Amino acid sequence: MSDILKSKKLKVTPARMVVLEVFEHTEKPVSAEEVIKKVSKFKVDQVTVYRTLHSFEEVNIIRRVDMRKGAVFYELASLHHHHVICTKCGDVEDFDFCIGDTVEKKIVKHSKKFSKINDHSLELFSVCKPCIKNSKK
Amino acid sequence: MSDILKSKKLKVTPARMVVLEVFEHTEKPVSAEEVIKKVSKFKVDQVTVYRTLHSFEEVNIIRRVDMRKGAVFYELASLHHHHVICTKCGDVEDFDFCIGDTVEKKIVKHSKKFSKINDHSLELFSVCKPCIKNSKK
DNA sequence: TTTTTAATGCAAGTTAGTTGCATCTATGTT
DNA sequence: AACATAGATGCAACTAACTTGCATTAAAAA
Repeated sequence: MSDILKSKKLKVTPARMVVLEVFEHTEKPVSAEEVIKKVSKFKVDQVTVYRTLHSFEEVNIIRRVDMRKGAVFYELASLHHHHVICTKCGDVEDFDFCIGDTVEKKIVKHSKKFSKINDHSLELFSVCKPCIKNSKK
Repeated sequence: MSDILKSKKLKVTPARMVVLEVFEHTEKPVSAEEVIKKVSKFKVDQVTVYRTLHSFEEVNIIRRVDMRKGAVFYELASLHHHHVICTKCGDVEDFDFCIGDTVEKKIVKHSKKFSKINDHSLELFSVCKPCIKNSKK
């Protein structure tokens, strides 16, 4: 459990462990606010949460997901999938294929400025069936 | 020029026209802050810019681009391409193919919650060659 | 066990974006 | 063309999300 932190040369601290746990027990991408709420019972300050999220992002434990909300959302970087996001209610559906490899090869071949790709994000946006129903009422 | 606004049933106002112009004369995705700066000589208030960006987004004149910065960036929705973004300096390279159609078909076929896709965003992240050089010094 | 290096908490500050409200203007109607 | 009206704008105040500085504490290296 703490191995991932050690392998990234991050000190293993209680705060980091509980933040990690949040990600390992959540399906959907989570915002800083949600993490703060969930770890508050362990007396972890919100500033620490923000800093933890930054360092996790930096070493590629988590990645950002643009949910088109005010805040930044994150998920485990080890998940190789993409999302369809409902722009009305924010509901998320994962789908289990990743276009990464194909696209990255194609890019690198043609790019002048970049010789490799580190990460990517693909989000699809729509309105889910329940929300369409509601708006028709 | 104002046709796009009319076709979206938005009133044609000076503020909206100059914001539109900003997008039509810019290569890279722009933040609200940049738009505010560029239209300030026309005495357009920043609140108006934020509201204009929202309504343009809503009617699909522009789309968000997640640059992994603090702020939201936008580009014309009519552009069908994707970006590679340097996470050090923020430099952007476009590439002129769009995975949209293929992926959307695949998704819609398998999805339980969504019956169509409205929009998507694909960004690739890396560090550009100049930044790699600099960091080695 | 000591020393070093990095993480944490608290308070205060900043940035990006939002809301309420009075006024004004673009556009449809007579 | 004049009028009505829905919607757009500007200003000031406000909020949300995140950041910084600094003194204290804890993890890991020596």
